[in-house]
Amino acid sequence: MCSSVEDVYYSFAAPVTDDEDSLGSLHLSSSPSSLGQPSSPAEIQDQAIADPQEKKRRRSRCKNDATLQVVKRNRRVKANDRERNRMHNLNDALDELRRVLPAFPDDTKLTKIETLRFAHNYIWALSETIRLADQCLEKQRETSMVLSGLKCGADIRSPASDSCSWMSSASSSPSPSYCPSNPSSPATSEDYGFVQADGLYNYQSFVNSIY
DNA sequence: TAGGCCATCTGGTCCT
DNA sequence: AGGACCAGATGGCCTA
Repeated sequence: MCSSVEDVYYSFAAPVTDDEDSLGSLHLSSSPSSLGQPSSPAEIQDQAIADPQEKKRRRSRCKNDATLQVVKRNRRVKANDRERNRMHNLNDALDELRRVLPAFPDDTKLTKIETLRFAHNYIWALSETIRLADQCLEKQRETSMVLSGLKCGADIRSPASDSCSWMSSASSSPSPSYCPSNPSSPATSEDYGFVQADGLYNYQSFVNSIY
């Protein structure tokens, strides 16, 4: 057990990787003397103490510090691994999102921020399309009622309108913080400048293809 | 070569 | 205590 601790300590003390190097500098910055590690010639000389008990105490303290650092290092490595996986999952989700979005003609891969902005605008465009379709249906119904001589058209709600009312309300303000004033644009700030034009173009061509 | 994008590491904070 | 999440730092790669 003691030998394994020593092995770990020596392997840790040896300059191996950038990570361990940075960790070493990190620990140096956190007052190594307070950790009991000999960092100065005076402290190293302190180790040449005649008292065997004191010698023993110091040695075990060093081992404890070494194991502590190894434990910290292992925790860091595990945390790095988790963080890497987390970012990979995030990137996978972004790829999924890219796949369901309309592709650009030049087939260039959208960056992360472009993907998110375009998705936002695309959802808005689809919602707007549904809203316009609802309006169109409503008008057709009213027209047919007028033509047939009925007068209760105003009281009749279309099932489609009801079933999609959340969409209509959502589309009239799909994201209040983004689209408070201008219904022709899902975004108000220059944050959405890039996709705004493209989103609008896609929306209009989309609507044109329907009507 | 500057600037943009990205991956990774890292320490801090919050939550379970 | 350990994991998730976050933001800052850093370095590599690519493009105009």
